[in-house]
Amino acid sequence: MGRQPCCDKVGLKRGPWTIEEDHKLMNFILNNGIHCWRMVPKLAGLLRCGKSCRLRWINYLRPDLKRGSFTETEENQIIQLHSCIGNRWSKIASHFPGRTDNEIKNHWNTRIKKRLKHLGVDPLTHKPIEQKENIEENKQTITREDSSSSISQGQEESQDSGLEAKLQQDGNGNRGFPEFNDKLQNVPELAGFDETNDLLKNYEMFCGSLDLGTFLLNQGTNINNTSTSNSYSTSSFSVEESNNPSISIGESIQEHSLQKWMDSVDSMLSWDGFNNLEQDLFFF
DNA sequence: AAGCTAGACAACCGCACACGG
DNA sequence: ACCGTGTGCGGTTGTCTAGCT
Repeated sequence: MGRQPCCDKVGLKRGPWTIEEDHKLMNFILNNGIHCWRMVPKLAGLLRCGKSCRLRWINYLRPDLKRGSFTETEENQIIQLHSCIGNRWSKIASHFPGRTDNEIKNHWNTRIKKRLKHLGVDPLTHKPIEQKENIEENKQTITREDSSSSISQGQEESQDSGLEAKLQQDGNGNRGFPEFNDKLQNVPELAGFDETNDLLKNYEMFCGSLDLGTFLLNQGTNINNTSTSNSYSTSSFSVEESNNPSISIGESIQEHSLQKWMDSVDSMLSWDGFNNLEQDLFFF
């Protein structure tokens, strides 16, 4: 006997959201907050399942979303984090306020993967692709190293300590990924390829030299400003909080911004308009 | 102009986890 | 401890669009 479906899918709409549906969902959430996603579509008058509403809100309608393409710095940070914690997109996204896990995942799959492959780096292991072949020859090495790059749920703590280990200084006092450093110097075809070499060095700098602790510390300001958990679920934007009379910080600004945002709802289909709003919105 | 293709991104699906009863 | 429910997450699929032929 399988698990009950999250909703009765009969009669429910699927596929792309219409403007009208977006309006309904936004209006409902802004007026009522989020208590139970399953009830949201019913109460908001939407023929969608709760899950779909949640996803739409999180990935598209949230007012604190940062739209637009990723900067090179962001890309590098994603690469760095991915090399440390793998495909845990929500964790990675938590370091980028305003970005969603879906957005980062898509960007990784469509852009960054290619960029790394082009640079001769295996996006899975973050090692030079040649090294993969060496790994094939050394099964024991694989087992050890793959366990640090392929991450399953529930292994977070051990992975994080693995990350720490990776970031520990090696015997020569160099921080980072010694295997990567060695490989970088020993790839003859890269020697005469300055551009790629430079890019690889930049990558190595990120993967090898960056102190993640410092990095995270630098991110701390943003992290602390968004929410304690830095989760985007309902904490990074809580209507309940914004409606709470006890909250005074920036309240009028929030009110003003909310109204402004609602007024601009039509222009939101063009997300450029939304980007302009982000300057004014929700510095929780 | 029409058809095709690849890339980008939105949305869905199923599983796992958290939590309350 | 067990069960049911709600939610979060990651992988996958679907859809749209720009560029090319």
